[in-house]
Amino acid sequence: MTETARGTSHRYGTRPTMKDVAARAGVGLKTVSRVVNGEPGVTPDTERRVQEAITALGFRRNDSARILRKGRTASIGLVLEDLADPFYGPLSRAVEEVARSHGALLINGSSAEDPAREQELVLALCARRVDGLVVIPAGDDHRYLAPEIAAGVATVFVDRPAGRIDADVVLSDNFGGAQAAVAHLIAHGHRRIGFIGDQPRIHTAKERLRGYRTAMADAGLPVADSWVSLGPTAPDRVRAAATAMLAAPEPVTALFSGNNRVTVTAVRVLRDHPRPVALVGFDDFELADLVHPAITVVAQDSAHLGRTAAGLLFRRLDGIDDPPQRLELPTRLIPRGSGEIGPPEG
Amino acid sequence: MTETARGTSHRYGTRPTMKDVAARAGVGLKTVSRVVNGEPGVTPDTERRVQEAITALGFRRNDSARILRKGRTASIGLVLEDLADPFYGPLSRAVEEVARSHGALLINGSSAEDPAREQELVLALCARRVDGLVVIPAGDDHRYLAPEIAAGVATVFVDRPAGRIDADVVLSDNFGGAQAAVAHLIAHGHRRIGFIGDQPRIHTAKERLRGYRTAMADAGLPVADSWVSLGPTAPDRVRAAATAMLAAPEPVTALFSGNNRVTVTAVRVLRDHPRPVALVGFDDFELADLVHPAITVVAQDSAHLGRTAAGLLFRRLDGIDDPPQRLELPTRLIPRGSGEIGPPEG
DNA sequence: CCGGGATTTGACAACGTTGTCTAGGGGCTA
DNA sequence: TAGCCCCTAGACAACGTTGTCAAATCCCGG
Repeated sequence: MTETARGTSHRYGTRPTMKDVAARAGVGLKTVSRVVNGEPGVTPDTERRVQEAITALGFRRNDSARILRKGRTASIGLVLEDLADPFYGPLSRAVEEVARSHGALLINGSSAEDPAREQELVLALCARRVDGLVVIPAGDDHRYLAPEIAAGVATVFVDRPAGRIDADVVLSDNFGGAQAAVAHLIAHGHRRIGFIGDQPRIHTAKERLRGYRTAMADAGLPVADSWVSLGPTAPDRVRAAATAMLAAPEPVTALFSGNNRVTVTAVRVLRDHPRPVALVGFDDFELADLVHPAITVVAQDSAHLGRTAAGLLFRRLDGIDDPPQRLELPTRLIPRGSGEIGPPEG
Repeated sequence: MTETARGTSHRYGTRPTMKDVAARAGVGLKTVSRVVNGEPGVTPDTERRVQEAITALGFRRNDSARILRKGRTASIGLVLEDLADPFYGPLSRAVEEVARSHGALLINGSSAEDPAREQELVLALCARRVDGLVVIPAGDDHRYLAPEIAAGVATVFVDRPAGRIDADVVLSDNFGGAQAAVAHLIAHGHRRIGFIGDQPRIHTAKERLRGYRTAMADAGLPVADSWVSLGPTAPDRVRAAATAMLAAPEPVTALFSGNNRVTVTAVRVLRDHPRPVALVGFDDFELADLVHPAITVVAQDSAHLGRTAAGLLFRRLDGIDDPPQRLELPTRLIPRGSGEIGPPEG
């Protein structure tokens, strides 16, 4: 470490503390603290001297120490699958806005859909003593969180419920949305409808599958095994699944895609397909109205999910202590054309 | 605070400390510290006793205290415009991945393009003593950061340069990309080309405008005042600007849109326009290949920007101390059709 | 000019951890 | 068996802040 001054009279890499400010202003440590925090009981003159010392030294309060002393970090953690996913961006932003309005910062982590990584992140955040957690779970066993919750870390799960633990959760109506989507296709005359969804261990995928099956059953329609394909949302897998369904001897005449990533790939496959095939996708996405045909979707408002979850979290932090809640937000079917295509032979 | 035990033998909201663990295990405080941190010099037998006490009490190290003691927070801050913007999601994720590979967490904040809010966020992060900062500046004066940088907060600016301060910066080749985009339109026969961009105080908007003007000048083409419109990217504003350019007595026959938000609105306007109008957009976006016509874009790799910036940041944190760098990443023109439309009369 | 209450100020401990330093015990060598 | 060294273990201070409390100072009316 060099002794060279750099802008201030302090060693590079060493920040002045309240003690330094106090010495320079010729006052006590606590007085500096009072000035910094705008506490009452300081003469205008003293305050001015302290302020001068603060600017002269470039002092900035060390919040690490403050946090240690006060026991509150004024920060919350958000663990989600992938910040780069257009579904989670708005959710994340919404959580951030709520946090901001409560004076808290947001620490963010992507689990990459890996339960081990989720746990690692969550526990790292707990070690930082975040005041609360918003978690989009990747795993399905959250018992590891029980001691943390018991110790006072408010936790709200979003988009998918917690596993093997009783906690607040905010969900979309995945079942109802899927059911509506498939009913919509059935109403337009389809009888052979394929479903391409996410990995079956993911709650939303299961619920949407259930909605699909229920809608089919309600209409008295059978579901062939080959019409359902669950797995990773990687384009290759989805493309293969869609192609297979379309090439079968009794091909599906409509597709229900289980999330935005699947939908995008499905649109690409259908564009290159000779026959028109109807499509309804779960999740809205930008430009869904501009592709041809415009894509009919079941929209869920991810920002709303985030806002609701964060709101619930801060209610908890304010000490509201009712039993864990389960909130379910409605979805909305937005007909745009791709779902209104009838089956080939009428 | 209730005295009721909840899962452990501790008061709700009070976490056990190393002292508690030490007492329970019948060892000294420092021994617990050693076990927790995997330091050598502990008998297997002692270690086992400590581990037992840790599990029994549900102890988790308090990183706030650790941070205070060690002086490093193992976290970096990222301040950007809007986490919900599809351009920043991947950037953010890339920064996070690099941080993760260095064992650091990411604290995230959206400035909403408001300089005051940017400063507020940045200084809050400095108060938390983040080890480093990645900033997508909203303002154009960052002298307020000088004391922080001098005090050792590594800082890298991304997407736009810092104002009135000498610091590392990672940019896209906005000028070159814009120039290529407009040259592409000119090569397809256009002479009256409109430019709709972001607010002129934003660096990228200025650079793209400069690229536009240069390309026009290089081709010996005049630029009418009414062909250039800079301002907020709100759909209404963009729609009005585009409509005006298309309705003028000598209407533009092609549009160059200054970023992805502008492009999306432009596509909507052009879809409803009677004559075909060419379009090239700055920034690639999902489904750009699926709308009709497919949108020709100048792509910049936002994840690459993020990765590069974070990489540079951690080089700084590792003590590399060369003078501030300015890195410029190339952009790529992706012709897809919308830019290849010729002007109406040949 | 003095008593008394209000106001300003500072000394000190505490938050929970880690770095330093020293004590004690065990094993090895001469 | 004495002497040495190494290894384990713990006492203690320190990180920079805030809460508590007591001391010092001020202002006012009598």
